[in-house]
Amino acid sequence: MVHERSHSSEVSESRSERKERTRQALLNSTLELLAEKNFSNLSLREVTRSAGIVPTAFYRHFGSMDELGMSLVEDCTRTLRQMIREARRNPSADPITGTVDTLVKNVREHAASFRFLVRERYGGASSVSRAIATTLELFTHELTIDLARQPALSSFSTDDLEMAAELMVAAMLQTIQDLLKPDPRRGSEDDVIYRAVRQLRLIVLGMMSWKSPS
Amino acid sequence: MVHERSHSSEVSESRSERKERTRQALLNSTLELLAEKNFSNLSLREVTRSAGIVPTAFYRHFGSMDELGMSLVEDCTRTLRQMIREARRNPSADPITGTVDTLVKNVREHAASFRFLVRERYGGASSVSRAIATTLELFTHELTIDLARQPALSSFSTDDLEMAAELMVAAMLQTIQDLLKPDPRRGSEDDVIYRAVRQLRLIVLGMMSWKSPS
DNA sequence: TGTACATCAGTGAACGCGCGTTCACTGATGTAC
DNA sequence: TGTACATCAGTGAACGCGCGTTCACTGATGTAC
Repeated sequence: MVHERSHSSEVSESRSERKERTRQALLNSTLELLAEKNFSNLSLREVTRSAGIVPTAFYRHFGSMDELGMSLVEDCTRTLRQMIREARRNPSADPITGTVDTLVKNVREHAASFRFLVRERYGGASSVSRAIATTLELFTHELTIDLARQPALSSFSTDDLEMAAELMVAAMLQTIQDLLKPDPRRGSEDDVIYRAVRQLRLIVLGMMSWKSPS
Repeated sequence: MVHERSHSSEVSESRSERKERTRQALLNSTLELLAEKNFSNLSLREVTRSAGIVPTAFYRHFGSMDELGMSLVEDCTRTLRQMIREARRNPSADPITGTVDTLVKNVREHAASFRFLVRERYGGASSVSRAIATTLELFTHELTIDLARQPALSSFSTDDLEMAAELMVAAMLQTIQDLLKPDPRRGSEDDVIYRAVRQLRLIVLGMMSWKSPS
């Protein structure tokens, strides 16, 4: 970090603005580095190198790599929660294609965040994976509530609705994985989207018959 | 490793038997250590320490930790393939509860192996996660074939059958996760099993209505 | 307004540590005669 | 059968390296008067 006075026409940042910018650089660098490797394999020195500061300056922003990890989880789960809210806010004519569209759009826009969530969901530190699990439970819970509102599903017990919501979330998580890793064996992006839509439709069809074939 | 002549009534092992025993000790130690952390965070020295040999002796068995990792993947995916064969071999009256029972039994018996597969499926090295993905594709493929044999599903395209098989595999993977990590929020083992059965039933119900409500 | 002092993000040298890997070795096991 | 030699799993010292963390520091920014 060069300490220079405002040059040309720029207005100089305040100290706290500079600090915040460095903090964001650390978080962004970490997220980029996570495309290549695990969070737990990432060293403090790699992160600071990539962010353009000296290793010791790291401690001006985070007490440890774990602390940075928790901030990252917070940011990424916020992204996920925003997506959930976005999906709920726009009830389209066809809720299934609407939901999948929102999913695809958000995964495209925040690929690194979703990659982080998916990667660290299991492999990572327990605090990180617990935080991710909690947000996914929130997702399932919201979805359960949405399902409960459907008049056609009034015969469902809460437990059964939750079970179905979990299945939907599992399908969407698989879709996120497929969107993130362009694997020729898993087909093109269009294939992935089409598969996701059919899987959700299949689940909905199953729910229509659930306990109802009197 | 103490080099001692056969003592008491034991018959001394041959050199190759000793070597194989050490190799297995390395693999087993690694699998145990993986309950605590990632494979990529595991050091060669930790593994040899836990197996009771000196670090340099490691190279008598594997060229690198990566090579040991691939052996581990081979062993664990073999376990998974055996489970698949076991499930296919015993077609019970109710295929769903039969499959879930086989799954639960195998996860109980080979918990460390399944934990490894689940943990390294994404977080890990690309060679490891690719090998796991391939075995899971095999699983899906076998299941697709089983579904294709059902007369009731004759109207399904191969693509649709595969889509449904993937959904079933996703549900079973989620079940494996839940069985491995006893999370009070996810309910008791019985709850997990009951949920898995209902999810598979829901999918089957969906398939019954698929394209058929003429 | 200018001056004197406090704050604090970032610096750079230094540290001890566990790591992967090399190397020459040891001594029990295996083999040829 | 016994003897002489080869094999090779495991040893232990040593190496250079990147790591996290400490410390005293610098100098621009912020604040009080």
